[in-house]
Amino acid sequence: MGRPPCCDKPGIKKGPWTPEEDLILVSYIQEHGPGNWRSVPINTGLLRCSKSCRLRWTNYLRPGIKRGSFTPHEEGIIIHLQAMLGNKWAAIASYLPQRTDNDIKNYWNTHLKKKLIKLQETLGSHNPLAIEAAAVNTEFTGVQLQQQHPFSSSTYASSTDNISRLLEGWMRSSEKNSMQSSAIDIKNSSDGLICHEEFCDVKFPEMMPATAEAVVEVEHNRSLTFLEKWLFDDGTGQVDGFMELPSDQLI
DNA sequence: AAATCCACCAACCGCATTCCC
DNA sequence: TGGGAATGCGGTTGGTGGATT
Repeated sequence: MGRPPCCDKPGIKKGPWTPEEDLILVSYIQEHGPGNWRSVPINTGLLRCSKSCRLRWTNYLRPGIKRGSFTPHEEGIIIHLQAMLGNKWAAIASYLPQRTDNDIKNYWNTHLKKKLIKLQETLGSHNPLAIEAAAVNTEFTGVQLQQQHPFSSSTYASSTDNISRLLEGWMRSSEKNSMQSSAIDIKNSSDGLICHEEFCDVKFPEMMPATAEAVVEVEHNRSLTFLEKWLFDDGTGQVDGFMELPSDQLI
């Protein structure tokens, strides 16, 4: 507090990253691994503050990041988790490993929030659970449609994506280690689905109620694993991101 | 064809928390 | 143990490109 922000130092560059800068950053991280961000601009000569380097890495250059439009299933996950957790984007992002918190936040602000508001107006309900339930049901319809007419998933659009791909092989090997440590926060449920520790005390309605009355009705009939079942077992049997991880990495 | 509007998203800002000396 | 520095996170802004007039 009271000190000048690190990015305000003279000579620190701002604005969009160039492919050259990306390459420098990626090369450095490939060699030293992510972390110790303060040393990154020092050792690479990048005219960026450590914060900016970290952000660039976590949001764009990190391998495994999925770009492009969100699937209806992803939307459903976000809507549900947002209703539960609020604007805890980092927490929500932890359930969608291929998406960054920034991505999710942007998508929420530009798409989902408006969608829910519209839905709220349509339904005339002020019960957030009921709204969410209706939204989720809409997403389910979307999922079902997608199953019939699957559209191709997002395409890599920028040069940074190509750079990120350079690292994918490297990440796969290093992921094993990080996955082991992060496993502390993740619990494997009996049916093989991933369940975050913090949700183990959280209970959810057995069914998503579409009306306020229904919300009250199911209030007494909540199930611990509903979220996981709904999120991960919706017929596709797939969860974006999780399912692409080798099984030996899922604890 | 030009001007304006609008949606999207990359990046920045500031506060909170964690780390380290 | 306290204080400064580093890191993490959420809110916000501004540039850009496509759509509309």
